Amino acid sequence: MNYQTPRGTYDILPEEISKWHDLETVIRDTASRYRYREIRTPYFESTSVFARENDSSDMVNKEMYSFQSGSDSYTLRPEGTAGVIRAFDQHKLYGSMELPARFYYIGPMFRHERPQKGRQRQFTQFGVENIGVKSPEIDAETIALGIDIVKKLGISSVRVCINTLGDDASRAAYREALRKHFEPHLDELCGDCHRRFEQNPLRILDCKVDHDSEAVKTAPRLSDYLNEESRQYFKDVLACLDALGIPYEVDDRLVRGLDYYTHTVFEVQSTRPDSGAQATIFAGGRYDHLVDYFGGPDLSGMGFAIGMERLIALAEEEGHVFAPERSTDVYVIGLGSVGTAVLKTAEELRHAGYAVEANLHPRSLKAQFKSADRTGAKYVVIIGEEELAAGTLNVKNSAERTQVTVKQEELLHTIEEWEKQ
RNA sequence: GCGGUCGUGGUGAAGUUGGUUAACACACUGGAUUGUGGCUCCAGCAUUUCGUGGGUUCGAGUCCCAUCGAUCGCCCCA
Repeated sequence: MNYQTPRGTYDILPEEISKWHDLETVIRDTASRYRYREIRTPYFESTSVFARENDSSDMVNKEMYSFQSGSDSYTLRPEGTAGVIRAFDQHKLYGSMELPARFYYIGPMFRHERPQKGRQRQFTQFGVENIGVKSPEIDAETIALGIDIVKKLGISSVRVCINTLGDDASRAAYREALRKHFEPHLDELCGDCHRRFEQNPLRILDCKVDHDSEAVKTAPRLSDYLNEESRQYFKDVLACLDALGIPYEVDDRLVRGLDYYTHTVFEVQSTRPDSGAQATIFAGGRYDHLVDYFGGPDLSGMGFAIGMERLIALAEEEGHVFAPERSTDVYVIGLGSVGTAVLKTAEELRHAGYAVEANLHPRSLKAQFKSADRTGAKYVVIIGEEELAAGTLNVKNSAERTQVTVKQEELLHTIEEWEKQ
């Protein structure tokens, strides 16, 4: 029997975990400076939390890990926003939190897709959601937060694509226009687009299969159906980005994968040629009706999600060096019959704050020193039978290769002195 | 979900038109050197074994089929 991780999943081994710790620190620090607070929601929810009516996205329609438990259907979360909004409403946080309520999350998401570089079935997202205030300034600030993190990781080859979907009235008018336009061309479109035609005709526009078809090319433009209010809102968002010095490209084909978006939508992509087919680093937008959908008041929200695996891969491709994990300060060696002296000495040093490894089984001196080498310990404490009897021990500075014999009670002091140099 | 490429020890890998003992290097373990490591030298280290399961053959790591996984492109998306 051959045991291995399921397709599209992977282990993060100790060798690589320091990257994740470092990245999480950068993320938490940045989120905190924007005054976002962490929220942790379950990894699975009732299927109905994700499978909302009229959602045409592949993610919801064919990529969810759902399972039955008794008569209930649950789904491993494919994205973070729905759970956050559900929690916001469930705990009536609109009554107790200052608005906009700002949340962030870090954790695994699950989608049943064909794995590829930058696309796995269990992957990690960092996301933010702010709820309760709708303004161009907030939209711009949200994008700025994501850009901040990307910049801190030394990722410079990025493109910000942005668009507006307008408000309900604009979208309703546009949707009608699209239906009218595509109806006579239905047989020219792909199967997915037939579903989109029913559920959300806007998504036909960014369909890759039908991208070059005449029907798509001649489709009416959303910008022609935006009412004055939506148009002005978008202009203001762009002005805010200009003020923050964030370059962007307006892409009126950008409609995003989830159907709950309204007004601002954006996508930040890597422009590196080696980033593969999965170039999107983070993406999100504004949603006017999600809070209300889950039973809360009529509040608008805005957020985005970053794919952390992609972030790490890109940072490394651009030469970013993540902070290494803590190394060993002291290695304790025992020679001959020294009883529990090694064990006890190591504990004392740890309680004093040092990272200590100790040789806890009998082996040759050479093997012990080799082991000490491999850990990269700055100091080696050698406890020998004779010294132990005399109440002393040896301390060696690995780099200097100098060794002194000190009284047991002076060990800490000696190492502290060396540390100061 | 569709198409292409790939899969040999702990690691990087060699392996000729199928032919007998699966190179080489690194790492690791032991010894030279049983109380002082990083250099050097010596030895060991895949053995019903070449992702897994079948098949062809006198003979398969090499050929065929299936399957699992990785990877690239499509689709989708973070």
